[in-house]
Amino acid sequence: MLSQTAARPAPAPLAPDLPAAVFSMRFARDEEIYGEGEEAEYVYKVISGAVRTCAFDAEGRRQIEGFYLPGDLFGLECGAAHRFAAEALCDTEVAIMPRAALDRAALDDGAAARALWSLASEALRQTREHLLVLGKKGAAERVVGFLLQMAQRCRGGVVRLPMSRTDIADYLGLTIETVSRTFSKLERDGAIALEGARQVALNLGRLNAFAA
Amino acid sequence: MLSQTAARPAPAPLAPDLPAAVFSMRFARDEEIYGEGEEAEYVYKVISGAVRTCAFDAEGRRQIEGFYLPGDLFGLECGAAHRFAAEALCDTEVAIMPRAALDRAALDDGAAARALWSLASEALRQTREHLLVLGKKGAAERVVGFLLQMAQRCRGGVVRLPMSRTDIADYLGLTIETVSRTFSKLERDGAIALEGARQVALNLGRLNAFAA
DNA sequence: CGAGCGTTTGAACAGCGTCAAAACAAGTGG
DNA sequence: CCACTTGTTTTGACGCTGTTCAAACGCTCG
Repeated sequence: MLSQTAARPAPAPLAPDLPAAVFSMRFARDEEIYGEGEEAEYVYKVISGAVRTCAFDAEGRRQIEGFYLPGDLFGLECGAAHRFAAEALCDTEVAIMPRAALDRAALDDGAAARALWSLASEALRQTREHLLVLGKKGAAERVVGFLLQMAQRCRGGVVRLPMSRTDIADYLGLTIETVSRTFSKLERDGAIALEGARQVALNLGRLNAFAA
Repeated sequence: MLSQTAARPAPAPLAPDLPAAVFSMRFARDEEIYGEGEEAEYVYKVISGAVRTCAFDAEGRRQIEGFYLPGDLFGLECGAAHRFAAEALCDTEVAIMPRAALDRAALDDGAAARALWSLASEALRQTREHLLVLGKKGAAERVVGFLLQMAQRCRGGVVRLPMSRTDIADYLGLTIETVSRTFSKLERDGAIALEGARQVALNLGRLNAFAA
């Protein structure tokens, strides 16, 4: 998926101890960065914008694996292929590095290999948090779990949501109607304040009461 | 949690390119191997028996993160503490290696560092599979997803389940009643044959029709 | 201003959770 | 060998929550 957009050099490294990214690219809203099952040729880091990774099951239902915000790394696989597709949530710029360069670095640089371990562990930690949220039975608990995750990453009481209700629903295993209703209910209960559909002010104290 | 059971030397390495395990231990059914939040002092490998890792939320509901069968590694964290507790599903023997030995190996051996990356990536892959199962809306889809996972790991049409219905329910975010009913329904539909509560013969062809 | 998409809200329905009890399995002691 | 106990699994009836189908509302961008 390295097509329409012009590639520019990107000096910054993806992470400490890892080689510098080779170039950067821009993607338009909803544009595919790489596809499900595609060869894992590159590793990516969000410079600006936001990204979702997702997979489709037999019935065509979509599961979103994660959201990636500026500074976040994604697309780092150990296997040969991407298990999830990656798509831009909005106009997005990403730094890109060939996977081969990482493999090479891991081979002759212990620090790089440890950095890759650390990155994989961090991804694991995040996925496990997601798992805990999906394990919850109530819709409110899941939505609150999602909001708290976002708040933690944005470090702020006011959270901008770059994703649609549909994206949130597919992240939480709910329907958009349930997500929307739950937002409304949380607002009625004073746990959040909606400042438009894509921005939420959190009342952390009261929110934790719903965290179940 | 290195208490009652006698420790014996364990020569086999936890994984290729990694130092050999230092000793082994036995745990009785439901015995805790390490606790949630406990310092991640050791890494473990199942020799015989089976293990579950789990966490409890504010309301005391339990989420099972994974099941580990003979040959599986668990408890490998990058951070300082275990995010999930580990408990023996039945009488279980595990090989144990101090985490410090791994850190040391990773520092002065590139192959070891890469092995750790590979292990973390494999854990990530498994957790993501679990995520996909939890994202499913129907109970049948989740139970079938679980059974297919187990079948893959046991490589056989007949699967022995070392875990209780409660464990399965907490793994899938369902109740034991729903799990039990779903088993019964799958059997009525000819997708599985229950040979006692803890052993199932799978009809893979028909099972995939429920995989949704 | 109007068109189109995303979001919110409403009403009816289905599926899962809850509560309760029965069936079953495994172990204990007579 | 049987009676009894304990723990797990299965089954039933009912209520609640989330899904589905449908319509109204509100942005955003031509």
